[in-house]
Amino acid sequence: MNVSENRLQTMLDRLKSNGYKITPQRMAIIKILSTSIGHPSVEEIYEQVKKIFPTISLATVYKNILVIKELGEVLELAFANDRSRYDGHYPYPHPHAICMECKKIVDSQLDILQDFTQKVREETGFSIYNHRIDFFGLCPDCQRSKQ
Amino acid sequence: MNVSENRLQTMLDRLKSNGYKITPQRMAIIKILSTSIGHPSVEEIYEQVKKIFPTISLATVYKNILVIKELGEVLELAFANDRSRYDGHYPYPHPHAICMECKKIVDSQLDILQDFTQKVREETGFSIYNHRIDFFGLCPDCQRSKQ
DNA sequence: GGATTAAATGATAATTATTATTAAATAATA
DNA sequence: TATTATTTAATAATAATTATCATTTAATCC
Repeated sequence: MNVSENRLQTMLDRLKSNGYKITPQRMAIIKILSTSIGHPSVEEIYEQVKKIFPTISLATVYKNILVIKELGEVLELAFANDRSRYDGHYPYPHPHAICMECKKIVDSQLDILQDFTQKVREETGFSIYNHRIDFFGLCPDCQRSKQ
Repeated sequence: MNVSENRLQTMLDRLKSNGYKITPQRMAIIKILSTSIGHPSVEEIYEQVKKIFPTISLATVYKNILVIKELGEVLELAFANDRSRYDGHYPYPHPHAICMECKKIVDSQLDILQDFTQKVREETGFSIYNHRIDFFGLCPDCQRSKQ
């Protein structure tokens, strides 16, 4: 079982054990969430599911993602002037590189956060439960096309 | 001249040299922005300015903040389910500690970002121009009141 | 100081992403 | 297979922000 299949199974288990029904629409949505590494938006997920269920409603996609988010199985990345993007492949806080041109979002594997979090704790007196680290710039493709 | 006065003067200069007029409403808004360390929202700034100019419109506050943001003199912190908050006191990217309970936002002075940014550059191939680092948790006050 | 003019204000309409509502359909269970 | 609570689809509502536009005003020039 590869990583995505594992994620799908985890989502399924989590939904079932919390009393949620597995509808075909819901199944299609979590399949997309578990396999996508591109951080799709609700709209993009909606367009994909529509290929299989042409009558699906956008609200259905929104509600499913809300449920899955509440179960902690998808990470939401919200933005000022853009729609939210979702990571169901690795739904735990981690740094992202975000292209200001094409809106591509790429994961970073860097982890110097333990130290950093501890320092913020000491500096501010906050207890820290979560974080969000984004780097904004131009992806390699958009750097090239700007030359 | 203290830090806030300095910030006010910088904002004024920047506005004038870009051909913007200094209206009393605009002056009141940049005074608030330059002195606030609490990261006020548009609504909060609007309420404050209304004490001096009772007929000011919310749209005027929005438009002024947009102008000042475009000049790089205020930092916008946008959120998923909350209104944006603004930092005109130190409008350059820096880490924040954000209380999930009372929405207080506290600056962090930590700077291990040079290293980190360089590593993200190498890892992703992105050119990085900007970043956003938020830590979410409970401030000391809200920790106490939860006991 | 007063006339000129481009920009700003205030009031309100429009927009956009997201959430709420509700009647009809359906997955899970007995 | 019948029952029932959940889900779906369609659409209305919401909330933050932006756009529009007639009126007012700050800055500039004489």
